[in-house]
Amino acid sequence: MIAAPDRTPLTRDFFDRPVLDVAPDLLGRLLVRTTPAGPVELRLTEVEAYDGANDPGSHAYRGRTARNGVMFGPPGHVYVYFTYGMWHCMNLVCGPVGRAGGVLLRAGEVTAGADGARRRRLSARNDRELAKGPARLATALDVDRSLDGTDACGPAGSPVTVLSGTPVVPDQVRSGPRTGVSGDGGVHPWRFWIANDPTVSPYRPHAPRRRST
DNA sequence: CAGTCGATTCACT
DNA sequence: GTGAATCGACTGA
Repeated sequence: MIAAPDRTPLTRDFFDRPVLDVAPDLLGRLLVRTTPAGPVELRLTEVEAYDGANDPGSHAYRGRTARNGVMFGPPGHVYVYFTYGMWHCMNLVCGPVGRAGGVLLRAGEVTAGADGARRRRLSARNDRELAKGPARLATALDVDRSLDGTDACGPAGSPVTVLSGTPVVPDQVRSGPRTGVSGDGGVHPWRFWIANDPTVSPYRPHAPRRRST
């Protein structure tokens, strides 16, 4: 007999902590994305921490810009960025105003609303691939820049909410270098995932783009 | 204002 | 394993 996951929303206080504390604590939590077409629910299995101005790997490293402004705001909000000309990635803002911490949501297991996710993720060969990777996760959840700045601590039925779920015991948390992060930002073991979970994305070191001409 | 490249994914070989 | 796709943000002149 397995206890049902706790569906209590996480409070803003949960996110108002150092990002390195919040990130592993998000594993096993439930992300609920309510789209116009209906809700999709995900159990978070892989995340990465980005620690604002201290962190060369973070978008906030060189200060506040139009793109990353939300990360400098209050915790518990959604930061969405657009990259490689075609993908979106989703973060949850952590730490106090001005600290610019963020947790990149890298992978999860779709636990409800899989039909909608499958429609948006036609290249997925099975359900484990629906949200295996940050841009895949955002696609499965129908997340784009229009959600940037959304409060994830709002009432049920809000565009994005995070529920308590079933936190992972420390025993089952693994950590390692962040995926695809260039330069000095790649040295920190700030990627966290659930041991042996089949929805976790493969590790890939940063690969500089080859020169065209 | 032009050049560079990205917290990636997909199709192919 | 390799290369293409695709565009906006950021950089430095």
